Amino acid sequence: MKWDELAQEPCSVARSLAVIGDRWTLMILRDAFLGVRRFEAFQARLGISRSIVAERLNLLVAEGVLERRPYQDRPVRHEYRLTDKGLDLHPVIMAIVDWGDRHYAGEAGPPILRRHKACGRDFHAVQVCSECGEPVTARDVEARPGLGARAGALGSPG
Amino acid sequence: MKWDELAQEPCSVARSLAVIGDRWTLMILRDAFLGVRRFEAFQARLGISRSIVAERLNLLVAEGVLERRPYQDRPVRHEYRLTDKGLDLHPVIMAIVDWGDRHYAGEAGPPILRRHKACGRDFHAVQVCSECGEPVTARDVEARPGLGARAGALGSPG
DNA sequence: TCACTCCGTTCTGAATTCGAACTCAGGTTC
DNA sequence: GAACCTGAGTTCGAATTCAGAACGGAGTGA
Repeated sequence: MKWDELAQEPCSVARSLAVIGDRWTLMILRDAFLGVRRFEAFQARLGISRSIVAERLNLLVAEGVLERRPYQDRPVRHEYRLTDKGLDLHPVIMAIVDWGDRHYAGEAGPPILRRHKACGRDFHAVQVCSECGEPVTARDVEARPGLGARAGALGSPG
Repeated sequence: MKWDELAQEPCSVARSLAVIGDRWTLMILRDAFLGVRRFEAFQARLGISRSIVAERLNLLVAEGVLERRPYQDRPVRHEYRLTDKGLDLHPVIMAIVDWGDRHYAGEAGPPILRRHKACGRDFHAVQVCSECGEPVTARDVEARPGLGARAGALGSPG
Protein backbone atom coordinates (compact mmCIF):
# COMPACT_ATOMS: atom_id res chain seq x y z
CA MET A 1 0.00 0.00 0.00
CA LYS A 2 1.17 3.48 -0.82
CA TRP A 3 0.66 6.45 1.42
CA ASP A 4 -1.83 8.12 -0.91
CA GLU A 5 -3.92 4.99 -1.17
CA LEU A 6 -4.79 5.20 2.51
CA ALA A 7 -7.71 7.51 1.86
CA GLN A 8 -9.43 4.83 -0.21
CA GLU A 9 -9.28 2.16 2.45
CA PRO A 10 -12.55 1.10 4.07
CA CYS A 11 -11.15 2.03 7.44
CA SER A 12 -11.68 5.16 9.47
CA VAL A 13 -8.20 5.02 10.90
CA ALA A 14 -6.64 4.88 7.45
CA ARG A 15 -8.85 7.66 6.12
CA SER A 16 -8.08 9.89 9.06
CA LEU A 17 -4.38 9.19 8.87
CA ALA A 18 -4.39 10.10 5.21
CA VAL A 19 -5.16 13.64 6.42
CA ILE A 20 -3.53 13.97 9.83
CA GLY A 21 -1.12 11.03 9.94
CA ASP A 22 1.81 13.02 8.77
CA ARG A 23 4.88 13.75 10.88
CA TRP A 24 4.34 17.45 11.23
CA THR A 25 0.63 17.85 10.70
CA LEU A 26 -0.25 16.80 14.22
CA MET A 27 2.35 19.18 15.61
CA ILE A 28 0.75 21.99 13.63
CA LEU A 29 -2.65 21.00 14.96
CA ARG A 30 -1.31 20.94 18.48
CA ASP A 31 -0.23 24.54 18.05
CA ALA A 32 -3.50 25.46 16.40
CA PHE A 33 -5.36 24.20 19.47
CA LEU A 34 -3.09 26.34 21.63
CA GLY A 35 -4.15 29.39 19.65
CA VAL A 36 -1.42 29.73 17.02
CA ARG A 37 -2.82 31.12 13.78
CA ARG A 38 -0.11 32.64 11.62
CA PHE A 39 2.28 31.11 9.17
CA GLU A 40 5.29 32.72 10.79
CA ALA A 41 4.26 31.57 14.22
CA PHE A 42 3.84 27.97 13.18
CA GLN A 43 7.17 28.01 11.44
CA ALA A 44 9.02 29.67 14.30
CA ARG A 45 7.56 27.39 16.99
CA LEU A 46 8.27 24.20 15.14
CA GLY A 47 11.59 25.24 13.69
CA ILE A 48 10.97 23.33 10.49
CA SER A 49 11.40 24.56 6.97
CA ARG A 50 8.94 27.00 5.48
CA SER A 51 8.10 24.70 2.59
CA ILE A 52 6.91 22.03 4.98
CA VAL A 53 4.77 24.46 6.89
CA ALA A 54 3.25 25.83 3.70
CA GLU A 55 2.54 22.38 2.32
CA ARG A 56 0.89 21.13 5.51
CA LEU A 57 -1.22 24.23 5.98
CA ASN A 58 -2.43 23.99 2.39
CA LEU A 59 -3.37 20.37 2.85
CA LEU A 60 -5.26 21.09 6.04
CA VAL A 61 -7.10 23.95 4.35
CA ALA A 62 -7.93 21.74 1.35
CA GLU A 63 -9.31 19.12 3.71
CA GLY A 64 -11.43 21.65 5.56
CA VAL A 65 -9.60 21.25 8.85
CA LEU A 66 -8.26 24.80 8.80
CA GLU A 67 -9.72 27.89 7.25
CA ARG A 68 -7.59 30.62 5.69
CA ARG A 69 -9.02 34.04 6.26
CA PRO A 70 -7.71 37.59 6.05
CA TYR A 71 -7.28 39.39 9.34
CA GLN A 72 -6.16 42.72 7.87
CA ASP A 73 -5.97 44.65 4.59
CA ARG A 74 -3.06 46.79 3.37
CA PRO A 75 -1.21 44.49 3.23
CA VAL A 76 -3.50 41.50 3.17
CA ARG A 77 -2.49 39.03 5.87
CA HIS A 78 -4.09 35.70 6.48
CA GLU A 79 -4.55 33.53 9.49
CA TYR A 80 -5.32 29.85 9.75
CA ARG A 81 -8.17 28.94 12.06
CA LEU A 82 -9.62 25.61 13.01
CA THR A 83 -12.96 24.88 11.39
CA ASP A 84 -15.64 22.83 13.13
CA LYS A 85 -14.18 19.77 11.48
CA GLY A 86 -10.81 20.79 12.84
CA LEU A 87 -12.18 21.34 16.32
CA ASP A 88 -13.50 17.78 16.15
CA LEU A 89 -9.88 16.67 16.27
CA HIS A 90 -9.56 17.85 19.85
CA PRO A 91 -10.12 14.37 21.30
CA VAL A 92 -7.28 13.04 19.16
CA ILE A 93 -4.84 15.63 20.48
CA MET A 94 -6.05 15.15 24.04
CA ALA A 95 -5.66 11.39 23.81
CA ILE A 96 -2.10 11.82 22.58
CA VAL A 97 -1.39 14.33 25.35
CA ASP A 98 -2.70 11.92 27.95
CA TRP A 99 -0.52 9.09 26.76
CA GLY A 100 2.51 11.34 26.76
CA ASP A 101 1.68 12.71 30.20
CA ARG A 102 1.31 9.22 31.55
CA HIS A 103 4.40 7.63 30.07
CA TYR A 104 6.87 10.39 29.32
CA ALA A 105 6.34 13.12 31.89
CA GLY A 106 9.32 13.57 34.20
CA GLU A 107 9.37 14.00 37.95
CA ALA A 108 7.94 17.46 37.72
CA GLY A 109 4.80 16.23 36.01
CA PRO A 110 3.22 17.24 32.73
CA PRO A 111 4.63 20.22 30.83
CA ILE A 112 1.16 21.66 30.32
CA LEU A 113 -1.79 21.68 32.66
CA ARG A 114 -5.31 21.91 31.32
CA ARG A 115 -8.22 23.36 33.20
CA HIS A 116 -11.81 22.47 32.46
CA LYS A 117 -13.54 25.85 32.38
CA ALA A 118 -16.91 24.35 33.25
CA CYS A 119 -15.81 22.89 36.58
CA GLY A 120 -12.66 24.94 37.13
CA ARG A 121 -10.36 22.04 37.87
CA ASP A 122 -7.24 20.67 36.20
CA PHE A 123 -8.19 17.49 34.41
CA HIS A 124 -7.18 14.85 31.98
CA ALA A 125 -9.41 13.35 29.32
CA VAL A 126 -11.25 10.11 29.98
CA GLN A 127 -12.95 8.09 27.31
CA VAL A 128 -16.40 6.77 28.05
CA CYS A 129 -19.03 4.81 26.15
CA SER A 130 -21.53 7.04 24.34
CA GLU A 131 -24.34 4.68 25.37
CA CYS A 132 -23.80 3.89 29.02
CA GLY A 133 -21.28 6.53 30.07
CA GLU A 134 -18.89 4.02 31.64
CA PRO A 135 -15.15 4.23 30.91
CA VAL A 136 -13.93 2.19 27.95
CA THR A 137 -10.65 0.31 27.71
CA ALA A 138 -9.23 -1.82 24.93
CA ARG A 139 -10.51 -5.00 26.54
CA ASP A 140 -14.09 -3.76 26.71
CA VAL A 141 -14.50 -3.48 22.97
CA GLU A 142 -15.67 -6.00 20.40
CA ALA A 143 -15.27 -4.97 16.75
CA ARG A 144 -17.18 -6.29 13.76
CA PRO A 145 -17.62 -5.16 10.14
CA GLY A 146 -20.31 -2.56 9.52
CA LEU A 147 -22.25 -1.68 6.41
CA GLY A 148 -19.55 0.72 5.33
CA ALA A 149 -17.06 -2.14 5.04
CA ARG A 150 -16.00 -3.20 1.58
CA ALA A 151 -18.24 -6.05 0.41
CA GLY A 152 -16.61 -9.35 1.14
CA ALA A 153 -13.81 -7.75 3.10
CA LEU A 154 -14.60 -9.33 6.41
CA GLY A 155 -11.98 -8.69 8.97
CA SER A 156 -11.13 -5.49 7.24
CA PRO A 157 -9.87 -2.98 9.75
CA GLY A 158 -11.73 0.08 10.64
CA MET B 1 13.64 20.87 14.62
CA LYS B 2 14.52 17.43 13.40
CA TRP B 3 12.29 14.43 13.69
CA ASP B 4 14.50 12.74 16.27
CA GLU B 5 14.63 15.83 18.45
CA LEU B 6 10.92 15.58 19.12
CA ALA B 7 11.44 13.24 22.05
CA GLN B 8 13.41 15.94 23.90
CA GLU B 9 10.71 18.58 23.66
CA PRO B 10 8.92 19.57 26.85
CA CYS B 11 5.63 18.60 25.26
CA SER B 12 3.62 15.45 25.65
CA VAL B 13 2.35 15.62 22.11
CA ALA B 14 5.88 15.82 20.73
CA ARG B 15 7.13 13.01 22.97
CA SER B 16 4.26 10.76 22.01
CA LEU B 17 4.62 11.52 18.35
CA ALA B 18 8.30 10.66 18.52
CA VAL B 19 7.09 7.09 19.17
CA ILE B 20 3.77 6.73 17.38
CA GLY B 21 3.77 9.68 14.99
CA ASP B 22 5.13 7.73 12.11
CA ARG B 23 3.21 7.02 8.96
CA TRP B 24 2.88 3.31 9.40
CA THR B 25 3.22 2.89 13.13
CA LEU B 26 -0.36 3.89 13.83
CA MET B 27 -1.60 1.53 11.14
CA ILE B 28 0.32 -1.29 12.81
CA LEU B 29 -1.20 -0.34 16.15
CA ARG B 30 -4.66 -0.29 14.62
CA ASP B 31 -4.14 -3.89 13.53
CA ALA B 32 -2.65 -4.82 16.88
CA PHE B 33 -5.83 -3.62 18.59
CA LEU B 34 -7.84 -5.77 16.19
CA GLY B 35 -5.87 -8.80 17.30
CA VAL B 36 -3.12 -9.09 14.71
CA ARG B 37 0.05 -10.48 16.24
CA ARG B 38 2.33 -11.97 13.64
CA PHE B 39 4.87 -10.41 11.37
CA GLU B 40 3.42 -11.99 8.26
CA ALA B 41 -0.06 -10.83 9.15
CA PHE B 42 0.97 -7.23 9.67
CA GLN B 43 2.88 -7.24 6.43
CA ALA B 44 0.10 -8.88 4.43
CA ARG B 45 -2.65 -6.63 5.77
CA LEU B 46 -0.75 -3.42 5.22
CA GLY B 47 0.89 -4.41 1.96
CA ILE B 48 4.05 -2.50 2.76
CA SER B 49 7.58 -3.72 2.47
CA ARG B 50 8.94 -6.19 4.96
CA SER B 51 11.78 -3.95 5.99
CA ILE B 52 9.34 -1.24 7.07
CA VAL B 53 7.28 -3.67 9.08
CA ALA B 54 10.38 -5.05 10.79
CA GLU B 55 11.70 -1.59 11.58
CA ARG B 56 8.43 -0.35 13.06
CA LEU B 57 7.86 -3.49 15.11
CA ASN B 58 11.37 -3.24 16.51
CA LEU B 59 10.82 0.37 17.44
CA LEU B 60 7.55 -0.38 19.19
CA VAL B 61 9.17 -3.24 21.08
CA ALA B 62 12.10 -1.02 22.07
CA GLU B 63 9.64 1.57 23.36
CA GLY B 64 7.72 -0.99 25.37
CA VAL B 65 4.52 -0.60 23.39
CA LEU B 66 4.67 -4.13 22.02
CA GLU B 67 6.17 -7.22 23.55
CA ARG B 68 7.88 -9.90 21.50
CA ARG B 69 7.24 -13.32 22.90
CA PRO B 70 7.57 -16.85 21.60
CA TYR B 71 4.35 -18.69 20.92
CA GLN B 72 5.95 -21.96 19.86
CA ASP B 73 9.28 -23.81 19.85
CA ARG B 74 10.76 -25.81 17.02
CA PRO B 75 11.00 -23.54 15.20
CA VAL B 76 10.83 -20.63 17.58
CA ARG B 77 8.19 -18.20 16.40
CA HIS B 78 7.41 -14.92 18.00
CA GLU B 79 4.32 -12.81 18.23
CA TYR B 80 3.93 -9.14 18.99
CA ARG B 81 1.45 -8.29 21.72
CA LEU B 82 0.39 -4.99 23.15
CA THR B 83 1.85 -4.28 26.57
CA ASP B 84 -0.05 -2.28 29.18
CA LYS B 85 1.65 0.80 27.85
CA GLY B 86 0.46 -0.19 24.40
CA LEU B 87 -3.08 -0.79 25.60
CA ASP B 88 -3.01 2.74 26.96
CA LEU B 89 -2.96 3.90 23.36
CA HIS B 90 -6.51 2.68 22.87
CA PRO B 91 -8.02 6.14 23.39
CA VAL B 92 -5.76 7.52 20.68
CA ILE B 93 -6.92 4.95 18.15
CA MET B 94 -10.54 5.37 19.19
CA ALA B 95 -10.35 9.14 18.85
CA ILE B 96 -8.94 8.76 15.35
CA VAL B 97 -11.63 6.23 14.48
CA ASP B 98 -14.34 8.58 15.68
CA TRP B 99 -13.09 11.46 13.62
CA GLY B 100 -12.90 9.26 10.55
CA ASP B 101 -16.36 7.83 11.20
CA ARG B 102 -17.77 11.29 11.54
CA HIS B 103 -16.17 12.94 8.55
CA TYR B 104 -15.25 10.23 6.10
CA ALA B 105 -17.82 7.45 6.45
CA GLY B 106 -20.01 7.04 3.38
CA GLU B 107 -23.77 6.59 3.16
CA ALA B 108 -23.53 3.10 4.55
CA GLY B 109 -22.00 4.30 7.77
CA PRO B 110 -18.76 3.30 9.49
CA PRO B 111 -16.76 0.36 8.12
CA ILE B 112 -16.39 -1.11 11.60
CA LEU B 113 -18.89 -1.18 14.43
CA ARG B 114 -17.72 -1.45 18.01
CA ARG B 115 -19.71 -2.94 20.80
CA HIS B 116 -19.17 -2.11 24.43
CA LYS B 117 -19.14 -5.48 26.13
CA ALA B 118 -20.18 -4.05 29.46
CA CYS B 119 -23.46 -2.60 28.22
CA GLY B 120 -23.84 -4.61 25.04
CA ARG B 121 -24.50 -1.68 22.73
CA ASP B 122 -22.71 -0.28 19.70
CA PHE B 123 -21.00 2.90 20.76
CA HIS B 124 -18.54 5.58 19.94
CA ALA B 125 -16.02 7.08 22.31
CA VAL B 126 -16.82 10.29 24.15
CA GLN B 127 -14.24 12.32 26.02
CA VAL B 128 -15.17 13.60 29.42
CA CYS B 129 -13.44 15.55 32.16
CA SER B 130 -11.73 13.32 34.72
CA GLU B 131 -12.92 15.62 37.51
CA CYS B 132 -16.54 16.39 36.79
CA GLY B 133 -17.45 13.77 34.20
CA GLU B 134 -18.91 16.26 31.76
CA PRO B 135 -18.00 16.10 28.04
CA VAL B 136 -15.01 18.20 27.01
CA THR B 137 -14.63 20.13 23.77
CA ALA B 138 -11.82 22.31 22.52
CA ARG B 139 -13.53 25.46 23.74
CA ASP B 140 -13.85 24.17 27.31
CA VAL B 141 -10.12 23.95 27.90
CA GLU B 142 -7.64 26.46 29.21
CA ALA B 143 -3.97 25.47 28.99
CA ARG B 144 -1.09 26.82 31.05
CA PRO B 145 2.51 25.71 31.66
CA GLY B 146 3.03 23.09 34.34
CA LEU B 147 6.06 22.22 36.42
CA GLY B 148 7.30 19.88 33.74
CA ALA B 149 7.68 22.77 31.31
CA ARG B 150 11.15 23.93 30.43
CA ALA B 151 12.15 26.76 32.73
CA GLY B 152 11.44 30.08 31.11
CA ALA B 153 9.66 28.49 28.21
CA LEU B 154 6.29 30.04 28.81
CA GLY B 155 3.90 29.34 26.05
CA SER B 156 5.77 26.18 25.31
CA PRO B 157 3.39 23.62 23.90
CA GLY B 158 2.37 20.60 25.84
C1' DT C 1 16.76 -34.67 -1.18
C1' DC C 2 13.65 -31.12 -2.50
C1' DA C 3 10.11 -27.96 -1.80
C1' DC C 4 7.73 -25.05 1.33
C1' DT C 5 6.63 -21.93 5.56
C1' DC C 6 7.42 -18.39 8.74
C1' DC C 7 10.32 -14.71 10.05
C1' DG C 8 13.11 -11.77 9.39
C1' DT C 9 17.76 -8.94 7.27
C1' DT C 10 20.32 -6.75 3.63
C1' DC C 11 20.82 -4.46 -0.61
C1' DT C 12 19.85 -1.10 -4.39
C1' DG C 13 17.74 2.30 -6.98
C1' DA C 14 13.71 5.22 -7.24
C1' DA C 15 10.63 8.43 -4.92
C1' DT C 16 9.83 11.58 -1.28
C1' DT C 17 10.98 14.97 2.20
C1' DC C 18 13.43 18.46 3.92
C1' DG C 19 16.42 22.77 4.89
C1' DA C 20 18.39 26.69 3.03
C1' DA C 21 18.27 30.20 -0.02
C1' DC C 22 15.56 32.89 -2.98
C1' DT C 23 11.43 35.57 -4.50
C1' DC C 24 7.76 38.65 -4.18
C1' DA C 25 4.70 42.10 -2.58
C1' DG C 26 3.25 45.70 0.39
C1' DG C 27 4.55 49.02 3.84
C1' DT C 28 7.67 52.00 6.62
C1' DT C 29 11.67 54.83 7.50
C1' DC C 30 15.13 58.04 6.28
C1' DG D 1 12.68 57.24 -3.59
C1' DA D 2 16.31 54.14 -1.80
C1' DA D 3 16.96 51.10 1.79
C1' DC D 4 14.91 48.13 4.71
C1' DC D 5 11.43 45.14 7.00
C1' DT D 6 7.93 41.51 7.42
C1' DG D 7 4.69 37.96 6.07
C1' DA D 8 4.15 34.35 2.94
C1' DG D 9 5.41 31.46 0.08
C1' DT D 10 8.53 28.78 -4.01
C1' DT D 11 12.74 26.47 -5.89
C1' DC D 12 16.45 23.33 -5.77
C1' DG D 13 19.83 20.08 -4.40
C1' DA D 14 20.92 16.98 -0.66
C1' DA D 15 19.33 13.58 2.67
C1' DT D 16 15.97 10.20 3.91
C1' DT D 17 12.55 6.65 3.13
C1' DC D 18 10.68 3.21 0.76
C1' DA D 19 9.52 -0.99 -2.29
C1' DG D 20 11.04 -4.93 -4.22
C1' DA D 21 13.99 -8.57 -4.53
C1' DA D 22 17.36 -11.59 -2.83
C1' DC D 23 19.16 -14.12 0.98
C1' DG D 24 19.31 -16.96 5.32
C1' DG D 25 18.06 -19.98 8.80
C1' DA D 26 15.29 -23.27 11.25
C1' DG D 27 12.01 -26.38 10.84
C1' DT D 28 8.22 -29.58 8.36
C1' DG D 29 6.36 -32.60 5.09
C1' DA D 30 6.74 -35.77 0.80
